[in-house]
Amino acid sequence: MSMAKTEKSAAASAAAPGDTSPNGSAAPELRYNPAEIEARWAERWAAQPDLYAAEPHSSPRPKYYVLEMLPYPSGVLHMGHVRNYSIGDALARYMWMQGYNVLHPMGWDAFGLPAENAALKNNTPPRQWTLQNIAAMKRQMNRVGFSYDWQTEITTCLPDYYRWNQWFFLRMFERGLAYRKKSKVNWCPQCATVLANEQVVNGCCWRHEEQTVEQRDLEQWFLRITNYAQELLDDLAKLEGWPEKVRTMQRNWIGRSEGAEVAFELEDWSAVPEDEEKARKGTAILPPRTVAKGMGTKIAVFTTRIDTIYGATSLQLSPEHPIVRQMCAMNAPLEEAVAALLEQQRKAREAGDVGAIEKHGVFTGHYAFNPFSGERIPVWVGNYILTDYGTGAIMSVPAHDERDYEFAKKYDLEIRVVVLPRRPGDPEGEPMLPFTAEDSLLINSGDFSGQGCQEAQHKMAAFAQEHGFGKPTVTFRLKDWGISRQRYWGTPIPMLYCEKDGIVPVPDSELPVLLPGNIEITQQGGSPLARVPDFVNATCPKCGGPARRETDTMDTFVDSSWYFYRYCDPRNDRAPFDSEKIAYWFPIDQYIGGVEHAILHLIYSRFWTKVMRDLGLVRNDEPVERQFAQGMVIRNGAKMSKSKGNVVSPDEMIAHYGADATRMYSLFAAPPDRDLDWQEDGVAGISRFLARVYRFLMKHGGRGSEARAAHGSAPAQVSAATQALQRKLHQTIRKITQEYAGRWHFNTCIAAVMELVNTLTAAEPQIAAGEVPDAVLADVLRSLTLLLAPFAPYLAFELWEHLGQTGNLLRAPWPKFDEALAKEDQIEIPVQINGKLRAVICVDADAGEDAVRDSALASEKIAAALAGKEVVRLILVPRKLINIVVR
RNA sequence: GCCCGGAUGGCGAAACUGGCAGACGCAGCGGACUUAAAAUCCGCAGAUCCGAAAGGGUUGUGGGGGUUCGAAUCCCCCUCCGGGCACCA
Repeated sequence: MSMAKTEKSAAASAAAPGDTSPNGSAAPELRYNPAEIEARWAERWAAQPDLYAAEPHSSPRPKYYVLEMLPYPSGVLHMGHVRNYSIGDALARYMWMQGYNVLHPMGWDAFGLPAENAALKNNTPPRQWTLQNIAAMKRQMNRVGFSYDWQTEITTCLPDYYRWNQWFFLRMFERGLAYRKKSKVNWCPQCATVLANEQVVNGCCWRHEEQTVEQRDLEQWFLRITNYAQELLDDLAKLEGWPEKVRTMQRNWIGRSEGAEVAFELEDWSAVPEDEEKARKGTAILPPRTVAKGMGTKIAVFTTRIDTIYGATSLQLSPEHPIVRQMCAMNAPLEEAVAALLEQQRKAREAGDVGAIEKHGVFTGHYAFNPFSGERIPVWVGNYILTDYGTGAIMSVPAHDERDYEFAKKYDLEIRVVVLPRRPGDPEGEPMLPFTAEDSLLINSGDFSGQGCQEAQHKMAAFAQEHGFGKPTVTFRLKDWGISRQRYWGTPIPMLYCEKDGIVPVPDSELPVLLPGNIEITQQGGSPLARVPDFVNATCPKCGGPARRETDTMDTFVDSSWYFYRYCDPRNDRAPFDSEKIAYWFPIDQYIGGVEHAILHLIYSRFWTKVMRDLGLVRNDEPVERQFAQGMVIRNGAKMSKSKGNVVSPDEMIAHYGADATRMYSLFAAPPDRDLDWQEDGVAGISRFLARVYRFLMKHGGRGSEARAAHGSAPAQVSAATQALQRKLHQTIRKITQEYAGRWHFNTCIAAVMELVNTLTAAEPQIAAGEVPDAVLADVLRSLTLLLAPFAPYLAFELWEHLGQTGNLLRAPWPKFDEALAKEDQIEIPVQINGKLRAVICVDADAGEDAVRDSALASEKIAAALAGKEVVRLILVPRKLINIVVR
């Protein structure tokens, strides 16, 4: 039989993947047909529900919990999902092969607004719409071949999940961690609901980028995340396996500021305001401690620069400060002016640039006393003073704060320097105001003059505390988490309102509070549940009288704050989970998702874990050991979106090139933490590569498998081709194994596999000539299949079987590399003269320095280049290079 | 304004600790096979200059300076792009 001829005709007839043109002369065994292979394996995998199941927590294997962020079931898988899950899947498969007991679950973040919008649009009930989408996306995920254990699947919109949201809420309520208060809330008219601070982006709704968020006063439920602000901040230091970027973002979000609170006493209410012009300048120093003139009303300010308090020349209050309200009540012109300031604030917020608001203010006509100096200073209202940070009031120190300086210039307020406007050692000169640096000395500051700023900060705060008008304090930017949503498709908040007993929690025995099924979704504002009498009308568990149910539902971020615990015990109907199972699986070893969740989801999750720990449910302080933020998938330089028309559908890619090529390209095109520019030609390239591998194994795999029995009895004398092949194999295994342990640069792993295949195909003549022992060939092909398995599982399973392997590929041990076999025996050493490459010499890998030097100097090119030059110095870096410095 | 990233051929990228810049792939060019095309296989390939060629020179990692025998990599300054925060007192 003419082997060459067979090969030729087969190669000639190999069709492109997706090429549907009939080709009668095809040799089917040599043609890579991903559609056929993948369909066959998908069917086989589907028939094995335990294929990806984790072993119980009694397993002797070390555990590994790898998790990808659960998706919202929009109905279509997009490329970002494919990339995210391909990373997790490669890792899960690798860890299985490394012998770990792997938990690799998937679920659905299934509550949320789109279901209600879809209901309005298509007249489909949210539940039905959501469950249909889940089915569709699950089908797509299985088509890609992700290794999820569907037996642990969770769906947050089903009562067996959300009842535990309610249960947790009740536990928090019992501990005062859930409370109700009236507050100004962010309201999105399009969503017709409240948004958390975290969901407001540039003053607009996170879902409706064009929609300005309004402010409304509503009674809302809050979770006291601020109780954990300090711990959330402190524990960031422990999260060494998290991207620095994510930790920084959280640190900024928590926004801890150390400073002091100081109370300024208001001058007697009844004092007649002087005329405004005079008032502005009214900073005449009164005798110290003229508190007799005070009236007992105090205005607390928060400052990080108490050391500059002798330079305070006015107080600035937020337009919404309670005292301002009182002042306005007896002063109509002031009320009008304050209303104007409020309006400016509102407009700025709606324009999304609170930071750029033009500063305006108004003098209230009142004065307050500086508790340190006793000085009488005017009280103003400023539109740049935030209501909900600190105390909503500040002391204005124009000389040492940029904002205060700007304001004082505009309104001609006194600017008094109390910090030497230069550092020790700086040349004297005109002060550059405002001077905000803290590494200087106080002046004009009573007994504190001459002290360093930072020293004075501590001493002055302590002084204030001793004398009862202040104290050191810490302020956080983080605010409590408002979770009430005036929506239907969410977890009902398990609370009742009884006329007699007030706010009453639903007893545990009555959980879950079920979301009613038949409800008409309309565009009216307010909670849809309020329009369902059967839902609203309830009985008070305390008095048995009539009660009204809470009709708001929970923010969906509640659902995703603890879902990963439920995967460990998904069907438990007595508790959210068995704590022993959690103790085994937690913390999550590796969490993978988009950086867009760096703040919201990841901070809520950390908070929830700490609450659960304090409830005695879990022992871990943090949910996630290592976090990975993958880059976005973009195309033509922009994020994929319908409006830009640059969306690539995974379905189309898979139909054309196969799932293996699609997911492998998503790992090859860029390192996983960087943005990935999708180029379809690249997918075609991967597909070609897989076809090469397939063809090679179809041709030579059989021979290798027959020789398995002879494995280990390789001849003592190996050919150069054999040695080169083995060397490349072991270098590749080493490289890839190191990447998994380190940076996860799967792009270079795949490149390494390509190089291995290039080496293999280059050696094809020698292999065909029998110069490579079958045992070696079998080892190479077997290892190649294993290396490929995490990236292209369908093809790997197919090849595994073709190689005659009978064990489960998923649990086949990851190949081990042998340093001795990976070692090069000859290495190339670049030789530079004055840092410029002049020659490359080839030496024995273990040649001594003298031998290498001699060899370099003996090189013709080097000898020629050195002629007539004086060698000043010779640098030899073993195994790296030689640099000869000449004159 | 502040805090993170990033910038390397025509393109995606590689070079992990300062040591041959451009691995691997895409697109391209040349060749083999073919009646032809596709597919496949082999080869070339940063730019520029000299040379018929073999080969060689110069230059080159956003820009400018510096440290070093040697810099994509370290230091200083600047530009541009992406992201986060933003009157947080």
